[in-house]
Amino acid sequence: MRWTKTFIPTMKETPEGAEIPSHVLMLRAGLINQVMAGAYTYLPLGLRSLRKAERIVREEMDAAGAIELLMPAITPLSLWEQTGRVKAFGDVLIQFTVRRQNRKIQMALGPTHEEVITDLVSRHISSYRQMPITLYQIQTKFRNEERPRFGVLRTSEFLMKDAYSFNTSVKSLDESYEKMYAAYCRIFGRCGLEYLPVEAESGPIGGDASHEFMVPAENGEDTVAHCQACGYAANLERAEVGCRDCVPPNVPPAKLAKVATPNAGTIAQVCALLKCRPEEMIKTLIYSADEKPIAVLLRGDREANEGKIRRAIGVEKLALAESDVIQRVTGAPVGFAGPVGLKEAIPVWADRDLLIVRNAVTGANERDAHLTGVNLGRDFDVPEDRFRDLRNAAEGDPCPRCSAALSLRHAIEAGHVFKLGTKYSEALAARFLDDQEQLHPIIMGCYGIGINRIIAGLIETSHDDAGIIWPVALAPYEVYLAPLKVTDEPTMIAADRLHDELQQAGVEVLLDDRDVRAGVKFKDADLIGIPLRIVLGPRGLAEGKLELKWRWDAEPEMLDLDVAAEQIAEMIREERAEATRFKERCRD
RNA sequence: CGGGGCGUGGCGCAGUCUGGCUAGCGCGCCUGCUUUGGGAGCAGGAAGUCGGAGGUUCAAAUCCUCUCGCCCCGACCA
Repeated sequence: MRWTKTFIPTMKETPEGAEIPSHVLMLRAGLINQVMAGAYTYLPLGLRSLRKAERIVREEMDAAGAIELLMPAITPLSLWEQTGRVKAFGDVLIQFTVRRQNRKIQMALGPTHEEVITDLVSRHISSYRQMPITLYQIQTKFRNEERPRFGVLRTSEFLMKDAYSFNTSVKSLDESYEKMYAAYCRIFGRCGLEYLPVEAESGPIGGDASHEFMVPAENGEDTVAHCQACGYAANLERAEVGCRDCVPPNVPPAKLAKVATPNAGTIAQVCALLKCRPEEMIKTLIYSADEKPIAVLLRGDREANEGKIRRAIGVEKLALAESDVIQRVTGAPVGFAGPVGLKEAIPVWADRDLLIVRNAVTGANERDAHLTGVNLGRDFDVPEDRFRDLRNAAEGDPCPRCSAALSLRHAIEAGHVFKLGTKYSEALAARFLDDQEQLHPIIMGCYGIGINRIIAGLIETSHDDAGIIWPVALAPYEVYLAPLKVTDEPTMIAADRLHDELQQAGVEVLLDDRDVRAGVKFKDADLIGIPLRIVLGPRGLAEGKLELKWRWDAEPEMLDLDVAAEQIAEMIREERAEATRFKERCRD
């Protein structure tokens, strides 16, 4: 391809509003153009990379035995009503009504396709002999995100590979899941991404029923806890906190006292007023658990983990209580709750950390007052079986597997594998007959990859000040070929010939035939980040040589022009297969 | 949904507080000449409903009201 024949609008300056590297570079390199918040046009260069990621995903899905199909993006709303997900998705589900003759038809744009595919399977699969089977598609999904952001990382419309497995037993589901898990490792590996499979919020099957594939990146929206020592990795939503010594500190108990804390309703305000530290406080959260109030005690510097609380007490719905409930339960406005002297006898749960807090500061269940010198066992009590791990893991917490220190890092969720169980098959009557003529709901798994996030994740983790650094596998073109003087006939003859030879050898080459100064070409080449740069300039041409430089190398090497096409093609083939040079780039 | 920031030729910005002549600057674009290995120089040129509506005023990019769009932070952590 010739630069002047395609459409690559690069930009020297960063458009206002773009902040994170992937967004800035995708805009500047002419990969995307914003149409509105959360919706982008993929320009020719961006589309080529997107298609490459898509192709890798498709190849690995096919290799894993998954079968491709394509479902519609528009779906009947009734399907979502049957599974209760109209309510579950809320405003995220894009719904609309269209008029057809004199009927009104309610539709929704698919944010994911469990309903559509389960409905399909319920009509055509009815015997154990037809399973296991994994079906997938690569298709645009629509989600009306509360807040689209970070360029292409969170958008209202995105390209997703979604696969669904249908199995007759949990054991068979496990096998399908393992195949997808392994395929995901190959996909992210081939894309040159550093990735981390982490345990995620699990579904109804429990155990290790869900993994997210995370790309560690500063600007990721998720946080993962990772143990370098044993490899344990989990989403913060899920990460367990290992047990540490629960030996209370050997300090004499202080006298219980009430102190005035006017208008100090937050941990920070109380600490400032009483000159204490957050870890000396006990935070008392009043939750509404399936409509009944409960109290949850945490050390002042800890964050509650609602998933853990929900599981510990075994409820479906959990939300912080409304202020009138708090007023009733504690007898005080929000901000002054404490475990001592609650007005109603409600269940009290506590994070394990509470066992080592002595002489704590807590709310007094009274407006503008706190208690000091509060001690477990003397001033309040929590039944032993209500001490649980109820908080988010923090940097340095013990690993639940090996007790080494956990580290926390941000990451981009690029893929998710999930054991669904029978939620959708039961709701949509997708049943099969086993060899004993017994009817069972089909056991399902689902497996998603955000294709756009592969691209954004790669750029987020592979760029420098000058621009993107693509691996060959995802690069819009594999070779960038720059004749420095396009008005010089011998130069252009050589450039055209090399271009044609490379193309014939199956190499994707971009010939920069613009009549611009060398500096402009070099800057743009670095910006769009094509892995291999070939320069045909007066320096080398006189000696029958050209210049070759990998995007991540500092210095070029010279190559004989007459054997160049063959050697370049060979290098590109090596990089496609192993990405060895790309993966070693970090050593520099 | 709460908070903050920003809307001025294609892109990046100044001008707004303190109203005043024909709305400027850099990049890009077009023409010509020179130049030619890391975003060239000179000369000439095209291109702007100052996000939109209403209002105040002799006079509005600038002041007031409403509204739309974009970006960032937070979303009940007592």
